[in-house]
Amino acid sequence: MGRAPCCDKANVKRGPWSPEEDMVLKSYLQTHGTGGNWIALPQKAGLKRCGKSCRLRWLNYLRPDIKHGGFTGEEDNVICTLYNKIGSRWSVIASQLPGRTDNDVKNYWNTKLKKKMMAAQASLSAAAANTNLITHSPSPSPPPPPLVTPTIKTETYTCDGFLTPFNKDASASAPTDPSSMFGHNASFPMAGLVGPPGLNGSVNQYAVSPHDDASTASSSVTMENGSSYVNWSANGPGGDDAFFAEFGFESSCEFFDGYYGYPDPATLATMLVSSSDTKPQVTYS
DNA sequence: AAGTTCTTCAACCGCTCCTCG
DNA sequence: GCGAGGAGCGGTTGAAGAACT
Repeated sequence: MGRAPCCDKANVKRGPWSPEEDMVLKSYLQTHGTGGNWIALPQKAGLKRCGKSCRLRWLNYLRPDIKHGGFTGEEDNVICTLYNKIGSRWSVIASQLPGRTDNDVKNYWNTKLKKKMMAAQASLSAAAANTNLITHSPSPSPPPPPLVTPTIKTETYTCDGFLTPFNKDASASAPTDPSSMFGHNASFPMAGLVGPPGLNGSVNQYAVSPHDDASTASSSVTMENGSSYVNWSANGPGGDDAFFAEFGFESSCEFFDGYYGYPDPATLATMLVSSSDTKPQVTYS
């Protein structure tokens, strides 16, 4: 014997909600609240709907604080980071994104972000086969032509927003706000990233826009060995994922997922280099 | 212009979790 | 401690519109 259905399916309306139904539900909830019982709500409100359907409609669409429209790059990062950490616990992920629902996040992941990550994974496989400087995993197939051509240049730049190498503090707690990873960095040696022997390095990701929009973020990986100093960087939309893919990560999210142990911003601030410096830099042309 | 395929996302389904008697 | 029932969650579906041929 199966479980009793939550409502009489023969006498409830299904499918898309009409504007009139929306108005009735919204008006009822704003006046009376849920009363702690969604199952009984539709009857009280005069709706021929299942209580679960009413709940879903309210939570996913009618709630006043719902944010409709495209996801920002920063939200992408939060979703990727948390997905890598906890998997498809959409309600938990959505709770970190004000105004977003679990359904929204789930749909967005399934239709867009998942593909984006798969594309990044594909590109990393190709890229990993083509770099003899840094490799993540050996490729069984012959290396295809390089996707990017590194050129070495010497450039003077200030260290404003650029962090010096430091040692990861494994005892530090994870930031409560995942978006706060912007402006932070982490250092080698790091799991999953195999660098040239004898090199120490740092990784830095920061947003250049006033709104920490990851779509316009810059990322860089810096390695140094005495006087030798090499820097990889990526800028602009899509730059981050392709950039981290070069190092064997599916995305910047995957990278930072493993580095929630880095120090708090105040500690990082003390590590900022205040003076300008001149160092050889590798960029992608 | 018409037909087909792809993409998006609201909504449903069925399960587990939680609370209460 | 147990069972019933509601709440909440994640997977899946399908309609509608967009993009492509």
